[in-house]
Formats: sequence, C-alpha cells, structure tokens
Amino acid sequence: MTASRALRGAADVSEANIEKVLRAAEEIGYVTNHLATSLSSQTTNLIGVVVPSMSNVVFAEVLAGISDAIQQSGKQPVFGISNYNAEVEQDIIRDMLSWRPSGMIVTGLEQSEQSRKLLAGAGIPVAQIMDIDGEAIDINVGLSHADAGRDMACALMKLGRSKFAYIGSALNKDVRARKRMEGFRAELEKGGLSLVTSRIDDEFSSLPLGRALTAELLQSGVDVDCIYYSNDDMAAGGLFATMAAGIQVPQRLLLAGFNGLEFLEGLPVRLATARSPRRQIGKEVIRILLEAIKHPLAPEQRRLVFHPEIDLGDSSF
Amino acid sequence: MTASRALRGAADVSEANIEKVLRAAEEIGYVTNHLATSLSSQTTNLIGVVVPSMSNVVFAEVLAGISDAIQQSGKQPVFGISNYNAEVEQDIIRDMLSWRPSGMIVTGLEQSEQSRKLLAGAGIPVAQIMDIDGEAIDINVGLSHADAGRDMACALMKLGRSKFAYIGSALNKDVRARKRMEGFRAELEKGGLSLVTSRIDDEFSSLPLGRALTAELLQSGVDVDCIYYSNDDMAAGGLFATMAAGIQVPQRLLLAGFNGLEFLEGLPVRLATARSPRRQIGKEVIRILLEAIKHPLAPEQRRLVFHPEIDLGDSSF
DNA sequence: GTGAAAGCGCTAACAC
DNA sequence: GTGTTAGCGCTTTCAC
Repeated sequence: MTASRALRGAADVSEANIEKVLRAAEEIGYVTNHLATSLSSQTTNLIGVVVPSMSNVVFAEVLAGISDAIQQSGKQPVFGISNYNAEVEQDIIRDMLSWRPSGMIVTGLEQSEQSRKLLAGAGIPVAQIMDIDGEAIDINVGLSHADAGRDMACALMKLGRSKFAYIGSALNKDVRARKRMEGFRAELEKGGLSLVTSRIDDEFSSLPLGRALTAELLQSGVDVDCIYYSNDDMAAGGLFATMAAGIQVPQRLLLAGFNGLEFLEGLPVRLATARSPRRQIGKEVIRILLEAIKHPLAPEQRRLVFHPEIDLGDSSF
Repeated sequence: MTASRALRGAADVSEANIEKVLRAAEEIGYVTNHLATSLSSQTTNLIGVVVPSMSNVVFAEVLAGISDAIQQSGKQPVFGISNYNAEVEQDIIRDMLSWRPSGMIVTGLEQSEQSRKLLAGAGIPVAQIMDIDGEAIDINVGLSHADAGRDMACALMKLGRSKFAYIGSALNKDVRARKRMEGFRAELEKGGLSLVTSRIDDEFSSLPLGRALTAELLQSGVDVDCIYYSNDDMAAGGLFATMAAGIQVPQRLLLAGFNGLEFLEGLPVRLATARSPRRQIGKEVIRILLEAIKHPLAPEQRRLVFHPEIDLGDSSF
C-alpha cells in the first residue's frame, strides 16, 4: 500500500519511504499495470476517437488538434479508423467500449443503429464531430456542410458565374461531401440556376483524380464558367487540368473547393475554398468532453457550431 | 463460468446454454470488460504504434498499412504521436507499456536511452520501422535513407547535372531527412562535386515552405541546375516557384524529392523522386511482429530492408 | 458439460 | 504515516 501511494504521488507517505519506493521502482524497471489500475479504480484515462480515414489530411489535423488539447489532461486518446464503413465503425466502437474509456468521439452523425445504442448506453459522454446536419446522441461539435455548399453557391453566383459544374468522388461514402453538394445544388436552384454537368467517381478524392475528371469534362466541350469540387484536393487537380488545357483560372473558369488546406497557398493560383476549422474542432471537442466527464452539461453546452469562412482567393476580383 | 465460456465461443458448452447466454447478453447490452479479461489472462490484443506525426501523409499511409494488415489477426493497434520529440515519445512508450501490449512498433532508431531500456525490458517483440541506418533493438523494417540520398545523387549526376542545391526543413527533428541529405552530399563529393548552396528552415516541410525557400534561392541569382529537396512536398512547392519565375523544369532546372507521393502524378511536371514503400512497411512489420509474438525469431527474420526505386519522371530524358 | 476456488495487480475504505 | 481487508470482472485450473 505504501508503495502504491508513493508511486501515485499520494499524500501521507514519509519522505524516506517515497524515496525508497521510487528508487526500488527505478531499479527493477517497474512499469505500472494500467489494466489493474483501471479495473480496480473503475475508471480509465482513455478517450476513444473514431475517424473514417487518416490518409485524409483533414482528419489527421483533427486528430492533431485532439492530441494537443488532451496533452495536459492526463487523458489519453485511442484512435480507430473506420474506412468510411459503418460496420467497421461499429466493431471499433464496440471494441473501444470494452476498454471502458471515459469518453468517446466519433465522426459524423450517421452511425449504425447498433452503434448509437452502444454509445448511448455506455454511460459516458459521447461526442460526434465535423457535422451538425442531423440528430446528435450527446455532444455535437462541427459545422453544417449543407450550409457550406449553399454559402459557396451563393458567393459564386454573386461573382456573376452562371454555368456551373460539379466534380466529386465517393459521395456514397463521404456523407459530408454529399451534403455540401446537395446544399450547393439547392442554392443554385433558389437562384434559378442548375448544374450544367457533373462528374462523380467512386474512388476517394485525390489530386490525380480531380485532374482526370476535370480533363474529361473540359474535353467534353460543355460550356461552364465555374466548377465546384468535393474538396480542395480535387480542385487542385482540376487546376492542373486547366493549366494543361491552357484555360485561364479563374478568369475563364473559376474553381472552388472545400477545407482551406494549407497546400493551396503554394499553388500557382489561389483557388476559392471555405476554411473548415479542423484543429479547432479537435481542440473544442476535447474541452467540452473533459467538462462533460466531470459533470453533466446543459444542452446548450453540448453543442458547438462553427461557420466556415469562405475564401475566394484570386477569384475575388 | 458457463457464460464466460459461451461468450468466448469456447468448446464444451451446450447449445441451449450458448443461446441462453447470448440472448441475455444482447438483452442487457453486455459489453466485455477487456480490462478484466486482459488482467486475468495476462495477455492483451494490443499492439502499440508510435509515429512522429500524422499530418504527414507518409506516416498516415504506414498506419493505414498497419491497420489493414492487422485486421484479421484479432490484434488491435493503438496509435501514439510523438511530434518528433524524444521525450514525448518516451512518455508515450511508457504509457503504452503500462497497458501490457503484446507488441510495439516505433518509428526510427533514435529513441532515448530510457526508451530503449523500457522497450528492451518489456519482454515483448519490438519493431523499429522506416530506418535501418543504426542499431536496432529487436525487429527492424525499413530502408537506408543514407543510401536513398546517395542513389539520388548518383542518378542526377548521371543525367549530367553538376550544380546542385539542397532545400530542406526541420533537419534537427527529421533525422531521416538529414540522413538523406548527408548521403546525397557524400555521394556528390565522391563524384568530385559539392553543394553550391542550400536553404534549410526550422519549420516542418510543406508545399508553401518549399515554394518560399525555392523562390528565395532563385532570386539570389545563384547558378544551379538541380535542386534536391528533403521530400516531395517541398519539391512540389519548388515547382510552383519555378513556374512563377518562368524557369523550365526539368530542362533548365531539375527538381528531385523523396517518397513518391501519389499527388505528384497530378502535377504539371513529373518531378524526380524515390518511392518509399510506406504501406508495405506497415504490412510487413505486422506480419513479422505477429510471428514474433508466436515464437522467437532468428536474427535474419527480424530484419527486412527495402530498396526504394528511383523515379526520374519527366527528368529522365 | 458445469461449477468452485484462486488469482491477475492494483485501489478504496477503514483500522491502527 | 502505514497496514489490512476486500474486491474490480474476468480466466485458469481442477473437480465433479
């Protein structure tokens, strides 16, 4: 017992014993057994975090935000990757819960029925991040992707564009990209316009894919003056297709993406985009979750909505 | 006991009881307590994985490779991010070991003395990945970055280039980038050449940084016909700087990076690079680690060396 | 095929 | 300030 107390830095242990214990621990290379600690104390320092992908910089940055924010709290994040697959996600959630984490963070609002049940029944704070277009289980931190699409459509129409195309990918898997697209289209229709054409692939978004789909669209000869992409990677690929085709961006053709990734700043043309607050979402969800672990939160404290800022880049002339 | 056996799918339980137990578990929303399972059975299904960063696509892909490969094994990866900081890394390692994982994977060979001691004393297989230039604790899967630098220098000299510059970043933190640079320089010297100039920033590599450093170098008016970058992101940024300056790549100026990232394929010019086998490293290290968990491995089975293939892209004329 | 006993390595609660 | 007792939720072992 004295050793246990000394190692935890608990009060009421004599200086002499503290030193003795610490030295002995050092000597034998003692490493706490967290399994026993947690089982005994009925509490862990674990926070489960499930994201759909890590190759996508967006989630890498959310995780970085989470890592940073959690640093001083004594909690430890445990990451899981669902590959945009609800069944995989459910398995991961089940597995994480079996480690009795003190909080959970999952991406988006579209979990399986079973996943929602598991999370709701776990008796711990649960946060859903990135998206707010839907009903949350508990804590919800993110932005409206439908609105993001609408806002971009609105801004582009204001710039005088009228012949719109959409280029995206894997919309069946990436729900949030789909919501942006739908918001975009809805707003166009409100303005009396509609998409002239679109290209949607099943693969995941990437720069080469954006380039390929754009090249294809340009070659088809359809007359458009603006392309809205599912995200910045795709839009950057589009830029290179236009360069190869000798088309002036943004003068003759305006390209717009989503996320406001850092690498856009290095491109030859500053494309239009909307900055998603990725690190901030990570930071804030941890802040709220840690509070929720301490004591129950009022409904209004359990919801945080960000409004991504549109950046028209070189297109704002 | 019967319940425990039924839930684990163990043999020797009557059909009737299996069904009864499963139904009851479903009904009350039972979730295994892995803390108790692992404490009791003296074994976990955890594999600790420590990487320096996740914003860097390279590590995101290694982790993806690990995730894929581990899928069917019943093991579960637990990821930690060290931020290129040996002290943070040590804390993470210590923390992970306290959960009694059945194996550990860490990035690079440059752990702190204490970290090495912890890992070596944990009594579990330990794999160090990405780099092989140094002494490994146990399992080692990766490539020689010094050789990668040398090979690229060799290839570029063969193309007739002679006035070399180097542009890199955060070399004090990114040991492997430093090793490539040193290998590169050593090979140049072997060929009777040396770096005409170099630009090295403290920030982490990024496309905008590559662009800025390259623009600066171009403006300085130094005469070079080839730039070797710390990696592809930096090189791509360099490409945009040359485009802005109206310099023909690769004719007048050859740009070379490292990693062979997918997005290079979307760029206006296919830059020179060397493909690092990122997913493969993830896949293979899991294969070896899982074997090592089953039974001790011979020294030659504990080491796997990859030889990155040089791709000169449009520079190979 | 099922159950009883012991124990994994810790901590909570209480006595001294 | 220190030690004792009991127990966290499982699994292992052995008896029946």
